[in-house]
Amino acid sequence: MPKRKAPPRPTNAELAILTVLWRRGPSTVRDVHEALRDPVGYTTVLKLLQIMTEKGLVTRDERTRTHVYRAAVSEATTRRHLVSDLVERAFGGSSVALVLQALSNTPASRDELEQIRQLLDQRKGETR
Amino acid sequence: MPKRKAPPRPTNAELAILTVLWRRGPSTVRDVHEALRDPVGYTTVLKLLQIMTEKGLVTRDERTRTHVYRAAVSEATTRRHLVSDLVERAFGGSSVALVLQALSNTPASRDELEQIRQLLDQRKGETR
DNA sequence: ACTTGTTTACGAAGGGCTTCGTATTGACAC
DNA sequence: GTGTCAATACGAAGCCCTTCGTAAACAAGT
Repeated sequence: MPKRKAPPRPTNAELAILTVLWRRGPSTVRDVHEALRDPVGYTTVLKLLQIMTEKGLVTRDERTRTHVYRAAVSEATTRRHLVSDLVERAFGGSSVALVLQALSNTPASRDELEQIRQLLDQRKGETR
Repeated sequence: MPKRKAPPRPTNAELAILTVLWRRGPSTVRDVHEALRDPVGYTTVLKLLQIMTEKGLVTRDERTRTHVYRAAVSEATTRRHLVSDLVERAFGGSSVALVLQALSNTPASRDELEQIRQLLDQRKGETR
């Protein structure tokens, strides 16, 4: 049984496409093309989806003439990987350093702050 | 008076070099070359530093025969930009979403959690 | 069968990043 | 000056990402 290797991190353009697939669900090239924020040629989207299929980032249903693409990686795990990478590359491996940075960056609403606080409470007991 | 454009985001290899400069302070090519974690050719480091000089990421003191390089961008602002970019690309612009992701990812020590809590308290009053 | 419009397939260009080999320059000792 | 050693400068290769043009395949009508 062939064990598949984990798909690589999506590049920028690929991430934009994945985002569309995560929002819309299974989509055709045309769907994706029209949903993309910054306009790009139709065949560009097609090419990217072909490459992403090879990479294992999406799967393709070829039963119909017009192929239908699905995201093969979840938004959550992708985000997790991207965060991990950034933490490694720029924050010396410290997630907390990144958290502090992100919190300093941005205004947050009261609700959001409360959301974070809850997560914090939830992890209160952990030691390391 | 010529107004300089903001230097671009450092690439991966550039970030590794900047990290060395941030840790060591002003350094020669040789210094950087020896301090780098994953080994890479001497001239590779030299070339990168030359490019980074053009980009405005570092400055170069040529008064001595052996040039001395200094980081021209701070670690803090670089981190800020990198976080902003990731937030835009992968978190729909929501820093808080990234914070939650990062917190879920990683085990954090009690001290660290406390650190975050303090920052949270500090921003308690803010509305948006 | 032919035409028209849509879709996929393919190839290639352009640009950026990373790498390094080779050439040049400079300093210092002999 | 000549030789030697270390440093810088230059150029180019290899790879990946992004983009798109063009060709080929297909479907549906006329």
